[in-house]
Amino acid sequence: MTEATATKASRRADAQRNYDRLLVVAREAVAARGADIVLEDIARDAGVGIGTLYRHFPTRQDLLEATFLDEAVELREYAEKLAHEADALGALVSWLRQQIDFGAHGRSMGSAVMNAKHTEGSEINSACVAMRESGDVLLKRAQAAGVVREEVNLLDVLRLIHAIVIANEQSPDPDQVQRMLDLVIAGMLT
Amino acid sequence: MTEATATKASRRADAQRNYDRLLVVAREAVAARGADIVLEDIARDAGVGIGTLYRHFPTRQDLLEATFLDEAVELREYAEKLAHEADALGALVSWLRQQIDFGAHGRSMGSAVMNAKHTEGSEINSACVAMRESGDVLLKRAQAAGVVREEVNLLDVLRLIHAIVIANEQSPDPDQVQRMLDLVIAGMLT
DNA sequence: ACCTGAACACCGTTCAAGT
DNA sequence: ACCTGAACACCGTTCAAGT
Repeated sequence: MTEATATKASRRADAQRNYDRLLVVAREAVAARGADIVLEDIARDAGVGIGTLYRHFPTRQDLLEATFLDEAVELREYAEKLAHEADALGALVSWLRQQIDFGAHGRSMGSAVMNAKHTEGSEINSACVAMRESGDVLLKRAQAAGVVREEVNLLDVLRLIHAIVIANEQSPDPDQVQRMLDLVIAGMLT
Repeated sequence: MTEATATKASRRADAQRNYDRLLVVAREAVAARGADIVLEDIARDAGVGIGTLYRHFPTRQDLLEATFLDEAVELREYAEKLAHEADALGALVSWLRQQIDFGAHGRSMGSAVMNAKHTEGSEINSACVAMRESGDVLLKRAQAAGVVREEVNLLDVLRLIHAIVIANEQSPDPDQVQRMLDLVIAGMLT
């Protein structure tokens, strides 16, 4: 799988290398210990000064969003693959399940994504929009098949899914997470 | 309404007064600005040293849980009142709605309660257990009336409700919150 | 038994100086 | 144009001294 990293033609080569290093380190840190990463540690492990981190990611949110970029891309690809499955409801459920698994793995990604004030036109913003669009296809198919209620809205469902992720960050009980997901899915059905 | 404050016969009068003051200030602060309260500010506004705050509330979590005590008591009373209503489902829905309203008002109370490792026998623990018990009556009634599925579990529902609260702390959109709640309720129905 | 607040530690953020 | 890291600020937490 190719890593999705922001690339600007205008960026100097060393700047791009620092950007990439920061992102790699941040991804590992977030996956291991959650969103409460220590920015100084990230900079040190990436071999750059703390000021460089701030130059590339002015806010913690910016760094977290960038960290999520890969997963947003994967989730879009996954949705596109699922769109060809015969079982429309099963496809939608699998996709939502994957959202939770990514969230659980990447810890506070749910929060990062949910609170994202994605800058218009930014790469992370495009990736999220694309992810939602392909997810919406899955929802629409399930609705067309008559198994999901027409009023159900993708943004509401995703937010609920991410809420589950956030709520289960501290002491995750996989069985309870599954039951909570089942409740939400049951709520979508006709 | 009488304020529910932890009271120990063994506690010295001045200690009790400090405890109460800290709680009053903390409640105001949490209601106004959320769970990210600055402990030193709480202590200063309560007119006590920071060490006194730590003596009474060894962890931030302890303080937040104590802050929620009043609401837990109210939620139990409300559930008991609702238990006499004819409309079993309506009663349950009203109670869940109140959980969200309290959470939205008190901000991160959802998180505080959800992650509570309530010490066995503590006042806040008893209050939460009592709240859940009277809430469970509402759920059981709705199930007995045949409108809510038998497999639905109160703890799962409450956790989902609190997840909604947490997820909507930053930029609450009342309409979306309502739709998310509606989804969960729809998921409970037979 | 309880309170105080100085002291320490940790971490986020800025910015002047350097390449 | 970008990087560095010292410097500052803020806040959490402890603990010796006091009542």
